[in-house]
Parts: sequence; structure tokens; C-alpha cells
Amino acid sequence: MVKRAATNQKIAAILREIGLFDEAFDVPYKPQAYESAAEVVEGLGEQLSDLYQKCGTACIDDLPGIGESIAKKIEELVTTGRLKAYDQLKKKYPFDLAGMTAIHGLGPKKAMALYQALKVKDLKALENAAKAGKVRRVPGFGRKTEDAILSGLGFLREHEGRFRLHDILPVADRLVGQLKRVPGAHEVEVTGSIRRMKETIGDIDLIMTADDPKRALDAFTAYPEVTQVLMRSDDRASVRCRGGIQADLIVLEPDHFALVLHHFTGNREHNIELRTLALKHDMTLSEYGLLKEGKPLPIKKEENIYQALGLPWIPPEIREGQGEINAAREGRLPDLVGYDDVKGDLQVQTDWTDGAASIEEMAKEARKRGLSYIAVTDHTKALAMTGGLDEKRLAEQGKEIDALNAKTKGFRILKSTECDILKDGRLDVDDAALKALDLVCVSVHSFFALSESVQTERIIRAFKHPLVNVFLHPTGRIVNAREPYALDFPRVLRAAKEYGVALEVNGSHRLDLRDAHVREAVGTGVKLVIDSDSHSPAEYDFLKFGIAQARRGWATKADVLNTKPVEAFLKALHGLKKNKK
DNA sequence: GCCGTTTTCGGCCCGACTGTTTTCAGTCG
Repeated sequence: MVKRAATNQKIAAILREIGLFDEAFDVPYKPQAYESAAEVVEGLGEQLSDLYQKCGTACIDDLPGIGESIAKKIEELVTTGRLKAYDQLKKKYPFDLAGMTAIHGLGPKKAMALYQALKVKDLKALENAAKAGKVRRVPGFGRKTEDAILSGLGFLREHEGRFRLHDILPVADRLVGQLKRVPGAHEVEVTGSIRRMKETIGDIDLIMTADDPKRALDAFTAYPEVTQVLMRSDDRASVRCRGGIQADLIVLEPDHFALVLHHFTGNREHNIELRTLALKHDMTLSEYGLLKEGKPLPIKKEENIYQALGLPWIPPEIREGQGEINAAREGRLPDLVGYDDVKGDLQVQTDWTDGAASIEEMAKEARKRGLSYIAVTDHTKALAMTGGLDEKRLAEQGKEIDALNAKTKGFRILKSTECDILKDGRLDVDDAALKALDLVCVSVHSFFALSESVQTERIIRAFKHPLVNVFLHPTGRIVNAREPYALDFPRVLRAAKEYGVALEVNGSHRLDLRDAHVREAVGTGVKLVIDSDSHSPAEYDFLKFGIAQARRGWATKADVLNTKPVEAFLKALHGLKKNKK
């Protein structure tokens, strides 16, 4: 078969741009339908082309937010790689509508007006026109809009795309800590996609209550990480922080805190669904109140909003409009794995290879953080640049671990490895060496460009090895840095289940598995482990990002093996192998 | 274009801000 199917990313971009064109032409309702479909496509863990091969448009039509019409468009994109309707649209309006609307303050209608008046086709042409003072002469535009376009272009150039949660959460936490120390400050919370622990973040949204709003805002705008004050009023301020991210603070009356916290936590789809549900209960919901017959109900906590609508409280991590409200209504909301539930970290690198600290130091830090075991998973010899271990060094490392375990009580260091899967699916270390370990973890670090079927076969061959327990960072992606390798993920899941292999949720910048994959794994009954992939003591911080990602994928404590104490964990892990056919 | 606790048609979330206007459209969250 000719392999020219469009990727999910490409499909989402096309759907989104079609929606933008509809919006530019003031077509009602369709823009939201296309945008919502694009969101769903982006969040999928599986390629639409694979889904299509399996069961045609029926499966695609079944996706939430995707109906007959868009399913047909997707079919065309995965079978031919093109979409005629889109091509015609672009032929008639050959300009970068999506790129232009990425500029803050410039929406589809204004972008279309600029194209029609000035024939600007891309960001470069737009910049030239703005610099030449042509934009302000277009009807409906003025000097301020022209300036805003130029500054928006500058920002885009500096910051392509979104910021990583890993980089932003510490900044947000620091701001929250500082605001809590302002005299007269009461509640302070971070909201938005940070509260949902989404892997990438657009800006930092903060809300608080305080006796003296002016004092709180004065303090906020004066913090050392603030490089520029963008806006300031009586109850709110927007600032630019070091590194370029924007942070917004609103100081609220106590009565509105929970409502606004909920409103800004979102996401948009979740809010829309909830407001629609409110209407069905003859209520209206906004950030200003939950009104029944025009009268506001008392909302002290977020729980009150959900209760009034007959729902249990829904954790922020799964407020994505991906079926959580229906699940809540039907009483099948998962009891998500908690941030304190993980008992051991199963991917820890030490100075035996590319880690920065000794085994003892890594163990000490893990213990300090409340863990009761770690697995030492240094690389193997195929990864020469890290000084990967061969059989002999692995055995020596085992002796050091035995000695350390002998002198400690209440903490266990497990002997393990991050064994390379070679190009043909064999393992980088011999069976005798692997047998001496408490558990065997494997991963891919080479030959990323293999075709989907070859890569999948390679990995499944490794799964068939009787000693393999855990598959680390299964898709090879790195947030904002590297795309995953081609993989038939549903097949990998089935093989993991059949051969008794657990999949990792890696909390480092990889975030691999990602949320959608976790949800698929949970749905298939594949067991997970959550690890930090620490290369230094400080990187145990990454564990919480892994837990967050697992929560976003609806994983419960029972889905995650390393929520168990060490003996029970090992028993359960090896039990996966024994149960296999 | 999507969807169903008004289920195959007739609805579709809510409010504020901004800039360009003289009363509002567009954008954003």
C-alpha cells in the first residue's frame, strides 16, 4: 500500500484551518465543530490512518465531536493524503490564515480583511505591511492594532509554540508561594492548563483573595522574575516573566473564588458541557454564579458546582471534555492514582553511566522523599556514549547494591537495567546477566526511523523474551522536541498484555506514555509503572509529572504496579509473566 | 457540523475587553 496518509497533526491543522475560514465568513456553529474535532484528533493516542485501516469511517465517526461529514474528510486525508475541499479553499484564498491568527488579538475575520485589502499571504508579508504603516489604513484597523500585530509577531518569533509544564510549574509555584506571603492574602491558586497538568502551557493564570488587592498587585508586579508589566487595573495585572511566559493575576471577592477557579481551570469543552448540563437543570452557570431561577446558589467550593448539577467533583487533570462528565453522571468516574500513591521509582540512572550521583546518594534522596524502593536502571553497552554497562560491570554493580541493601533497613534498592533493544529486537545483554536482576526494563534508543511494521515487530520480539518486565518510554517522543517513532500502538498494547510486560509512564521531559496512550493502556488492561527517569537527586521532582500524566489518562492506583510495597510490587510484576498464555 | 436526560431535527456557553467606532464587531479565555 502506498504510504502517504496524513498524520493526526496534519489532519488537525487542516480541520482547524477550515474552521477558521468558516469563522472568517461568519458561518454559524461550524467553526466550533471543526475546532472541537481538531482538538479530539490532536489528543488521540492512535494514528487515524491506523484506526481507518482497522474499521473504516465507522470508527472515526464514533470519535466524540466527529460526525459523518468530518469523518469523510478524514477518510480522504488518510487514503489520499489530500483533501479536495481544503485545496480548493486554499486556491481561492492562498494565504496563511492559521499562522496569522496565531498572533494574539488577530482573529480570522481581521486576518481575512488584511488579506483581501493588502494581499498579505504570510507573516513576513504582514510584518512588512505593518512596518510600512499600511495596516492602519485598512478599514476597521488603526494604529493600535498595527502596533499590536508587530509586538505579537515579535513574541511569536521568540516563542514558537507553547511552554513545557516542566519549565513553567516551578515558576508558577514560586509565584503562588510569594503571593501567599503577602500580608492580608488568603486563598491563592494557579488555574488553567497548569492546574490540569497539561504537558504544555500557554500562560500562568493565578487567582487570589486578599484584604488589600492593591498591596497584592503591587507585590506581584514587583517580583524579581517579572520583566515587564503588561496591564494593571484595580483587581488584576498581567506581567511578562523571565523566559517570556505571561502571568495573569486576578484578586477576587471570596464569594467568587470557587466559581472563578472552576471557570479558568476549564478546559473550554468541559465548561461548555457543564453549562449545557446546567441549562438542562434550568440553571445557568458562569464565572459569576450558578443561577437557579435567576438567584445565585451559594458556591463556597468547586464541589458545590458539581453537586448542584448532580455530579461528584471531577479532578482538574481530566477536565478535558473527553467523556468525564458522562462518566461522572453514570457514577463511573475513576478513582485516580494519587500523588502520594507511588511507593518506588523504577527508572533511576546513576554515575555508573550517565547519572550525576552514586547509587547510595540516589537511594538516600529517594528515601528522603518518602519512597521505599528504587530500581537502578543504568544503560547497557550498546549505548556507548553513556558508558553503558556490559555483563561484567552489571554484575559488579549488583554487588554494590547487595552491600548497600545489607546495611539499610526499610528501603530497598532493586537491581535492574535499562537494556537496549537492538535493531532486530534482541537484547543488548545476555540472559545470565539479566537473570541476576530483580526486574528487567528495556527500551529503544536507536533506529528511530524504521517503518511502523518493522519497529513494532522489533519491540514485540523483545516482549517475547521471558525475562522482560517493563518497556520504558514506549513511544520515544520528547515534549516539544522529538516526535514518536512509527509504532502500531494498539498492537504493542495487545502484545504487552499477552507477554506480561508493563509499560512505563515516564515523568521526565519525555512524558511517555502520554495521557491518551495511558487511557488506551488502561482500557486494554495493560499494567503501568510511573517513573521519574532521574539522572540526579533533584530529578525525582519529575515523578509528579508522570503521576499527573497517568491521572490525565484516567489511571487508578490499581493500574499502576509501583503503588504497591516492594515485595507486593515484585510479585505482581512477575505475576504478569506467569499469567501469560 | 455535531448531537441526544426535549434523541434524527432544532438547537448549539458565557461574559469582558479592546479598538474602532458613535453603537458595535471581533477576539479572547
